[in-house]
Amino acid sequence: MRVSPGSDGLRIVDVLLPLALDKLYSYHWPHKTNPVVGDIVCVPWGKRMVQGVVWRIGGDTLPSFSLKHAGDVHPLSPFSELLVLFIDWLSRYTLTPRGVFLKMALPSLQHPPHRIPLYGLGKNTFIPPEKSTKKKVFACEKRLVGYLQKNPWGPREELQKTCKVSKKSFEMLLEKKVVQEEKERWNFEKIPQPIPRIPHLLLSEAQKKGSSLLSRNLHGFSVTLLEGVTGSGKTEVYFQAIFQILQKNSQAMVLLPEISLTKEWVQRFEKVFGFLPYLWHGRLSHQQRSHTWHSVLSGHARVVVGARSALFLPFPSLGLIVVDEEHDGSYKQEERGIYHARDGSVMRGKIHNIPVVLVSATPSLETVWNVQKKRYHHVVLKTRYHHKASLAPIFLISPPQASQKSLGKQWVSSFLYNKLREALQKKEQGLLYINRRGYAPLVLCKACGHRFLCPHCQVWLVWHRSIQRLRCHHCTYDMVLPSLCPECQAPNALHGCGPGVERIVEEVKHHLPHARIAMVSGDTTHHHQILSQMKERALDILIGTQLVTKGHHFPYLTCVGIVDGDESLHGSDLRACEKTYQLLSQVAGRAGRQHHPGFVYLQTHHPLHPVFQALSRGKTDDFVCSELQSRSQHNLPPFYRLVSLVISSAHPEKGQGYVDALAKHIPFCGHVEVLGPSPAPLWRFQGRARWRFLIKAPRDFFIQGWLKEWLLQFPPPFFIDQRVDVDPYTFL
DNA sequence: AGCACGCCGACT
DNA sequence: GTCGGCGTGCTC
Repeated sequence: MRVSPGSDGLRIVDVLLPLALDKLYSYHWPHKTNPVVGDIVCVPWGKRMVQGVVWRIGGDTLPSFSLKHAGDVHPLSPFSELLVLFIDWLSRYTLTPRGVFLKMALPSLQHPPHRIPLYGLGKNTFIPPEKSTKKKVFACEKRLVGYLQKNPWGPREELQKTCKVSKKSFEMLLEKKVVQEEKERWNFEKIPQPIPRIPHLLLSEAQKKGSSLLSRNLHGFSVTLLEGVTGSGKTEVYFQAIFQILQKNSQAMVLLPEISLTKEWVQRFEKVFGFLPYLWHGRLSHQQRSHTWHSVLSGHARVVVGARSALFLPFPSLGLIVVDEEHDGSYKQEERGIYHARDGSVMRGKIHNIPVVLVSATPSLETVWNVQKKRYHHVVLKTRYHHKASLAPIFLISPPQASQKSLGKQWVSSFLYNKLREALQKKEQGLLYINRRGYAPLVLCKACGHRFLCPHCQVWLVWHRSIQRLRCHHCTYDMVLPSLCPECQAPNALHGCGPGVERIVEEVKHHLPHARIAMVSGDTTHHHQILSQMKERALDILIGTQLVTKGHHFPYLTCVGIVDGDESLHGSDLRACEKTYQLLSQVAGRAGRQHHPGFVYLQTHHPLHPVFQALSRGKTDDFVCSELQSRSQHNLPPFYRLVSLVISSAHPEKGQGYVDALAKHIPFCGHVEVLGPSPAPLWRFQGRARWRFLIKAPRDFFIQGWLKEWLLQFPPPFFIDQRVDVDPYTFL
């Protein structure tokens, strides 16, 4: 497949570098073997050597300047041309330089060879060959192998020079020790097939039916939504699909939204397949990361389970992508390289011509809409795996009355306390959910009305009572709670408004003094221990934030209370209703997963709101219908495409000037509607002033082209940060 | 991302 | 008169 040299014998390659650049750089190809798209090469760049990837074979026209020579090539497999196509597509779609995504696909480059022990081996480690004895050569060999294991495709010519080994003996060493070993290690064909042990089953009738439906869509590209209530055993159903893909000698990739979920998932996987999947997420050590990455590239890794960044792994023979908890917001990466891993998965599947399975109990509206439009297949599991366990009914209850609140400062209603007591009497457990960290989300002075705001972000500071500090939840700002009001010096006038988890814990301790209570939130540690205590019934009541909602199975939990169902409905988020629905369904799904029926009590001021009506009646379809209708009326996603353009600057006046210039030159286009510029909802963030444009266009209009044309006229000066977010999920 | 070039403030 | 701060432009 290697391209033969041009008629003049000149070979030129265009290389993409893993830096925040979109540009390709051209080099002469001095090697005997011909270059291939995807070859990983070291190239001289400025004063340094950098690793990059051959992005295309150039050479049609010679540039006016003289080209440098490409350096060493990764001795083994180049990565697949399909990944090149995928990165090209994703960067066009997200308006992000290609190098940003290449960096995610080449994680071992976090320690580029010019930094790693190229010299760190010690300049005198290698003995000049003329003086060497056999023993010394052996030591030399050992060092070399050690180096190459750490850094398998480092710049070898330089290594050889630095080590003062003659070229011949260097090559001998390489050939003898390393290449052989590596070839064996990396040879895809020779790797023994793991033998999956699927206990057929253990599968319920519904699961069997689901997996046979799913298996029909496993040839070529397709997208299937696998939908099923919590506890219906969706995981085992897509395990069957993975099994089929493994039989075809292909690789499978499973995305999970959070690392905390992987442990349980891996255990389940091993139980079924009898071997461990490879892991991929941001918190791997450099070594683990490098190991998984190489195993993927060599084909050794048959199944990889990972967070969103696994999307960029260099699979040579990818056969299936599964996106579990498809609706989860954490699939959207919000920093340096903004992309949505679910949408990216669908496109990667399309490019590889392989099936994609989206899995969820509460699928996103985008996905549901695609099912309705017959673009995606749909497989539904309607019943829970343990047939005795039915979904817990949700009751809407009113929060404590205002008078009750001012007297006793109560946030959980007496009705809910009674239900909790009943559960505890039956030796069952309770869960209270409130998605707010800290003790109180706002502190104000009763004397003068002073509110504590973050000086960098201008948002309320949250009172963390256990440590007596005020903290900003958007940045790291943190201060001691003063005893006097800083504005009017009034003593004892500072007052915490509204509840957070800490406050609920305090209240529950007061009302149910004999209950064993624990709290889990973003500020607490050893969650794992607390959650297993809960599973083993060493606790009576668990109080927590979002952290407790995902993936955990508490067999004796029967009473779930949602302290403030309304909280996530507020705000400027167009998906607020959808998110509330998904979040609360997930919380509700914690109850009654085994033999004891569960009940969910939801405190709300708006019992007639469509979200709560749908939740309490179990009518997901009604909610989806009304929400889709309202999105369509307002020209919102999934019917329209949004782009958010946020400009920020540490110099408000200079920033304003830039924003005004942008606003004056919005190119006219009948399809595009531009809202703004207006101060962004978080108008001061980490000490920077922020403005936002919101751009709306029909989905079939290539908004990226239009945007590029506009923004290229205004390259941001250094004091301006420009952030383009195609399909935004957060509206800060 | 780095690295050097270049243009203004506090010093031997 | 220089040393050095970092703004800014380039890397095949």
